[in-house]
Amino acid sequence: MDSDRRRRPTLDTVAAAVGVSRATVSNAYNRPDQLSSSLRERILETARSLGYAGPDPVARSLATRSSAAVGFMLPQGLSGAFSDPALSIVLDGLASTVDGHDHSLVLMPGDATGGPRPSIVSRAQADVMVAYSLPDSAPAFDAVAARGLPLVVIDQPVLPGSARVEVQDYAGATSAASHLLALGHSAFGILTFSLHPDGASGPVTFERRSDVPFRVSRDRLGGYLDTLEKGGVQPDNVPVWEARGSDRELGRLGARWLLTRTPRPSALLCASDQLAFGALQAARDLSLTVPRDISVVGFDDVPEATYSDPPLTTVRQPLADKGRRAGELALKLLAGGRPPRPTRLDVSLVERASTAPRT
Amino acid sequence: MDSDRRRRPTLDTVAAAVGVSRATVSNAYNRPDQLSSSLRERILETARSLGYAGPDPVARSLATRSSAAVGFMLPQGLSGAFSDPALSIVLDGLASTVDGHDHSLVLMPGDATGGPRPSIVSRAQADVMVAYSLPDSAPAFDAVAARGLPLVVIDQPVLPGSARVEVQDYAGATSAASHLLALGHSAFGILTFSLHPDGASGPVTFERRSDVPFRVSRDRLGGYLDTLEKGGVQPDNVPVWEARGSDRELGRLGARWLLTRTPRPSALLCASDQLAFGALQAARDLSLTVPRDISVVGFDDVPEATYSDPPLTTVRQPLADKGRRAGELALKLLAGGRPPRPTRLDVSLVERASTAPRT
DNA sequence: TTGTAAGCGTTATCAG
DNA sequence: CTGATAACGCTTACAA
Repeated sequence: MDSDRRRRPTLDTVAAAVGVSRATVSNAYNRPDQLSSSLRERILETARSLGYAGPDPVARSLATRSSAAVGFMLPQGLSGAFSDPALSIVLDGLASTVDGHDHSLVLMPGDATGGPRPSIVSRAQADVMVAYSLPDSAPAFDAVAARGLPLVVIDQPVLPGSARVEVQDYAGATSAASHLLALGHSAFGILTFSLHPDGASGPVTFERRSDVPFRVSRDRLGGYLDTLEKGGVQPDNVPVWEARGSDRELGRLGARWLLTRTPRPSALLCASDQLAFGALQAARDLSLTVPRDISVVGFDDVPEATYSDPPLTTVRQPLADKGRRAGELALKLLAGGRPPRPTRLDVSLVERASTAPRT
Repeated sequence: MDSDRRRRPTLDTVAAAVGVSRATVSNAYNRPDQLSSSLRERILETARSLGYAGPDPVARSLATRSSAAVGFMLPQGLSGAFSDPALSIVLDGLASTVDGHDHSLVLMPGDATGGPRPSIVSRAQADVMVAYSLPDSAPAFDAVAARGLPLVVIDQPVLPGSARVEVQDYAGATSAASHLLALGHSAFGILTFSLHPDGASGPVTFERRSDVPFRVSRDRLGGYLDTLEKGGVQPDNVPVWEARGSDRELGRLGARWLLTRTPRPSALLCASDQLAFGALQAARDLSLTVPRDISVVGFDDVPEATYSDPPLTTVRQPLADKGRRAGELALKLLAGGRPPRPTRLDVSLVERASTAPRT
């Protein structure tokens, strides 16, 4: 059962074998310039033959008070989260940034509370945390604060002392809605992802529209609704469907509902491209032609938006930059920097072929 | 710059404040039964007021020689990896399993070598590693071995001392190809993902078909080709396209090429559902109707296969189980267990509407 | 260029 | 139920 429990070699083992002190062996790994290269070679060689794989990461972390890892907190489980390519792109930007600095990434999936459990956060070996689109009052935030860890927040509002990177969601939503209004549309439907972290899907009741803890959902939905209202469309008359995630199939489901209302919307505003792709699908299912019969606009501008059928009119946000920027901020906080003023990334409407004047 | 550098409280700080020994405070957190609940309450209360967030994870790890984390090694960067929902599902199964045991997940993205850099692996704070579909001789494996960490391998062949979970890829591919043969097809095209970790995309030359280091690609491609040959189809006459990832758009690209060969294939064998969805798209682009003009079969059976247009005939593999099983194995190795005999998960052909008899 | 010694914050063993 | 004391494996002044 512990046949391989024969003690693994340590710095001391190697030091003893070579006949030098432990500090010297440590230097061989961490400060090559502190010893003759011949000695260093000899040390490394001996280490290899002893089966010593280099300084133990945990012990090193304890001594340096740094674990060289950034924690990434998600609002939900992995499979839900990754059904949206937007997250993958952000995470990739983040990963490549921290990876380039020899830091690793600790993933903390969320549960029904809309974020990782506090116990997970308290025990995570990371020296900076990145929160991705967590709901406003996720318990995970308290755990981070209790540990005094630096925090960078993506897509969430002010949290004292944290660094932030955010996107002009409200403005983006506004431009999308204005675009449709300018095309002459007056019957709308809105497809949004989670408003509350309870995993509900369905038509959105009026109460559910208030106190939305997900800032992104709040801003996009608010931007759509406010703009429509300014354009003379009664928000109460706009059907809204909430999907439990940003997922194509969920979008298809919701869009089917929206497109079977009476009167039928001539334009659909979607909170993400994935949802919009689902809407495209739903339209096909109902033998409606986009954009002739109905216009669809998305949000994000993921790569597929260029290739979809038809190519999607959408609000572009710089996803990879978002991740990279979050990575840089994390690294900066790690280096002892103060949180700089929030990075606000721009969005812009990209007009493709899924929208057309109302006929 | 270090205004918050005022030393964080430690076990000793709390112990002193309460007037007990450090061990007692430790017990308050780790062995509630070892002290009176009133004392425990008092300790926890004081800790809270002192801003002590509980035992430091790193120090705890050093003392217990366990970091309560499992490392997950990927063959490529995150964005590439996550464009395939199959990975998300596997990872979710893994995450929920280890999460349930209060372990966290350390992600190690790969680079051009087809796996994470050895330096990353050497320093990762994890006490068991899971390799996901790495190429046969990834340098990452050496790093794992050097550290003497237990290893569980998903979708890769024998590595001495490691636990394995794998899927009957060859058999699955065989059944897919047989199905098409039985339908009377004789002109085929094959769409595969990476054969070699060099990120190349394009028609597959003959040399490239040998010494394929990715077992999954090797088995699926081999299963297709061998079966076709047994069915009387000359493998040399079967065009094969290699996509650099399992991604819908890359599949569309490859399928476009395959579908414009002369003679045009009447059936496409795809190494994954994502690739197959791309093929469906490509067929539409070329005004071909599936399955009337061409039959398409995928591999994986991701949820979307049920809903695609048309629903996809594909080889089902139990993705979530794969992840869960890997998680259980990791936990078992962690507990000191010996690697059990490999878990082999079954596959089965699911016939939907993307295949039809040759007309 | 190399060695000494003092931490880093815990857990664990074993008396009391 | 509580408390010394010894690990855990390493980094890092500082001294030689």
